[in-house]
Amino acid sequence: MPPSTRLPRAAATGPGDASRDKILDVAEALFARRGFAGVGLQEVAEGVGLRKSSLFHHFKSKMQLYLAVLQRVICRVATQLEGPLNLDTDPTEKLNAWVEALIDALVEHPTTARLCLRALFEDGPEEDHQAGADVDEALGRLVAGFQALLQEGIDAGVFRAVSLPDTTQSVIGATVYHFASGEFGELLTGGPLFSAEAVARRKREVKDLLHAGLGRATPSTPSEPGE
Amino acid sequence: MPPSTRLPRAAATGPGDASRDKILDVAEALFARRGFAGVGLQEVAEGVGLRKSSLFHHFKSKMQLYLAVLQRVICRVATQLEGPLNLDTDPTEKLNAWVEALIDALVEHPTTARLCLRALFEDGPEEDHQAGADVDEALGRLVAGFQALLQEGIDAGVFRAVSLPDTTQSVIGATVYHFASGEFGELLTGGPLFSAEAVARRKREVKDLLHAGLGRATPSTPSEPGE
DNA sequence: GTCTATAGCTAGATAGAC
DNA sequence: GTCTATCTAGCTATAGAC
Repeated sequence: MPPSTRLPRAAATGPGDASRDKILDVAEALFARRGFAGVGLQEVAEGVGLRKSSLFHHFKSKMQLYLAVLQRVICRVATQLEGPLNLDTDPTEKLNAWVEALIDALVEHPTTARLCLRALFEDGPEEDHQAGADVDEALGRLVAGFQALLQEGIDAGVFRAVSLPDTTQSVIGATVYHFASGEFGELLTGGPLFSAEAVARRKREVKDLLHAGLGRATPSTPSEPGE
Repeated sequence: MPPSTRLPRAAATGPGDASRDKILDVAEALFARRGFAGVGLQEVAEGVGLRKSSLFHHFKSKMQLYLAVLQRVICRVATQLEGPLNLDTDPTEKLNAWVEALIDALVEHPTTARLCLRALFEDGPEEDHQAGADVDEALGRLVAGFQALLQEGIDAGVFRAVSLPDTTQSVIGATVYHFASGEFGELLTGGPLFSAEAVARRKREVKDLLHAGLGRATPSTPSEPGE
């Protein structure tokens, strides 16, 4: 098959289409703020400095634009999280590095967290099976990488034999949700979410949570026999 | 002032308007699934068995319908979480009871978690300052209750001196996010999110996480001096 | 590759009969 | 309190000139 037929042109890496990239930038910001249904192609076009109809020369439909945005975001994160997985250190250090890389990724592009959470909530029309599958696959690799890291620690006897899915959910909640919480989160913490101090605090919080929760000393919920 | 002027008729408790309640039920389900912008009043009307225009006899606008849905949900949860706050036991037991009550509330109406998270993400037009403020206030009381509970435990020397906002965020992530994660969460855990076993597992997970993370034995992130 | 123009539809909201 | 009918405005998407 001809080169770059499967993936639209995601990993092409080249300078690519300048308009295309700008459309993706604008659309990413808007979709993160208001979701798929809440964004009109008119605002996207205005943000880019084009007319509405010109967008259809770069993306066949609004849905394809949305999926392209999602794909770019997920690939960006997945790439940034590959490094820590290949480290040659003990599981604890590796987990630390992975969590920091994840938070760094969420902070570098503040739209990421919201976009990802929103994507989870759209039980999609998913009419585009090609790009939708690509997104799902990249997401799957991301989760698999983290769980392999956990399993490694468990096998090495460094972590408790926690539930992989449950721990994954807790970590997503503590990271992705946090940086997606917007005004509410800022009201709660009494300051910006993405400032250097706030980010450092969150990193420590998550790492503390994980180290306490994964430590070999079993947490032993004080029972509560029957309920 | 005449009775029930401030709150539209939320706490009226009476049989109220049957149509109104049915509209709220249908709208709640739809808004949870697709968000404010993703729902048309036509589908709401169809779900209720009315015509679109009849909805405007019960709610002045789509926005007011949405806010009424939110208000009902938040009040429902806030009410269910009052009990544990007034328990006369030690902080640990109280925290256990609170977490269980929260999860019970999220499970009893499976739309709750998604609705609440979605509400956080809409950085709202908020044109309706009356009902919007009511929602914010109920939410504030809820958070304040939880944080008072935490503070109580810290003052009693049972919990570490954790950051109240950070811990709040982690708990929301571990509970509300989890039960809002839908298909993704089910794919991850390999089963339903709301089954009795799945719920029991999540309760244990969150309680373990909290007891380990709040325990007096300082978790002591293995340093990582400068970064 | 961007434009103007427009098709075809649905959205939220209103008017007024019953 | 529900209906039919209708308004205006917005939407996604297409056609075709330049």
